[in-house]
Amino acid sequence: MGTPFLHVDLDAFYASVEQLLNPELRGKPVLVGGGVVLAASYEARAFGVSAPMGIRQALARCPHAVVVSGEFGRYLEFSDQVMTICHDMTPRVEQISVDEAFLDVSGSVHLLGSPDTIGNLIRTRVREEIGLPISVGIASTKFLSKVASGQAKPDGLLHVPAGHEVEWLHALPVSVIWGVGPVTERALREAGIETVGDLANTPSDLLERRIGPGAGRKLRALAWNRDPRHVVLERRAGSLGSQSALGRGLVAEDELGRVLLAIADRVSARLRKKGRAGRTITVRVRFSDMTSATRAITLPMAVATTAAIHHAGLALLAAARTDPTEPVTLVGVSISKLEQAAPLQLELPFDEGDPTRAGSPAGADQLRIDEQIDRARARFGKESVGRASVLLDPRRRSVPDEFRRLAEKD
DNA sequence: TCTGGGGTCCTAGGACCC
DNA sequence: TCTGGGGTCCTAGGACCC
Repeated sequence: MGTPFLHVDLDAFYASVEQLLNPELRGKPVLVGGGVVLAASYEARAFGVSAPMGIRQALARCPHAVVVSGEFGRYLEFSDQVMTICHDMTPRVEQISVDEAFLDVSGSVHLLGSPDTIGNLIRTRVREEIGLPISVGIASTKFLSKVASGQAKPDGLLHVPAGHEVEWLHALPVSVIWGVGPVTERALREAGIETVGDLANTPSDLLERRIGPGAGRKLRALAWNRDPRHVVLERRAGSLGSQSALGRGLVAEDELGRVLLAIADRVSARLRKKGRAGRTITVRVRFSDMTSATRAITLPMAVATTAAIHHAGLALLAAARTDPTEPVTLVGVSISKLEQAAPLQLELPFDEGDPTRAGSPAGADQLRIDEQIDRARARFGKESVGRASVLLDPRRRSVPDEFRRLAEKD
């Protein structure tokens, strides 16, 4: 097998952009975020700071860090510029977040040179034309290229030589594997499994007893570098949601209802913008002790209006709160089983009194109201039209709305 | 004054059908 | 009276990723 996969990953992306835009920040520990650290520069990481850490804890570890709230619109611009450079190398680019992408360069080597040449070209161009550090991993599978870019950081390139993949991988800790988080890592350590090599050589029955048959088989395959995945050029989102943290928490039903309405409004606007509608509505609530509960309902027909999502959400919210005196510290709404929304579909699923039930013309009215609001917001700005009761207290928002736009990016 | 906001995937049990 | 096996859909929870 050759080495067609590159994984490119911008280093400490938001913090690096801040240092690029503001030379005074270069060489200094920089934290981007508000209540929590969204990104920490490598100078800050040297003090044990990492995302997502509470900003107070981060400042306790690194008191001289500079905290900036972030210019999220700019991050998207830089991200697009980097992706444009990637597309100059091959059309086969799979962007997986604002700051990283997989490239399949198997069709480009005859034009541009070896994968190493292409990787170095990307690094040089991103450095010289944009001014940002980026790391590149090169390997025979997607999985391994991502591990390699992680090992190359910061600001490096690492090519895992063909034929030596397994040997190289087996020396690394299990935590490098995509899918091994804190819980799995602890479970593995308790079984004496610390390196990928340990994992690869653990009998499958023992492994599957520890972490379950599905995860066991998956990790075993990756530990032997068996990763069948290809670069996926376009993928459709399977769900779409929004959530809001509520500080120390809310108890009053009417206050929670207003928060829910604001979230339903945001979700439905994004759905309509994408021309999609969904059948399953899920509400998640989190309590002060960080436990959470979810309740879901699947409707007979896809919906996309604020009223429908809000209506179903209220019932789900009530069902999720088994103890109504327990403060709710987060409310989230997600919609899944998404379908392409023919205009007619959006209008059908409503019923007077119950906008989630199929039937009557009330839904068409709701849709027209939503679309007028969409148009007014497009023309006069997001804050121009609110449902008066829904606006969240800005003091309670721990992350700027701009960050939502960044996270929403497809 | 602990812990954001956007997602994906997996598991497990129950309902229901053939 | 007791009772199969496979498939699909739904719900709830949880781990994980950026």
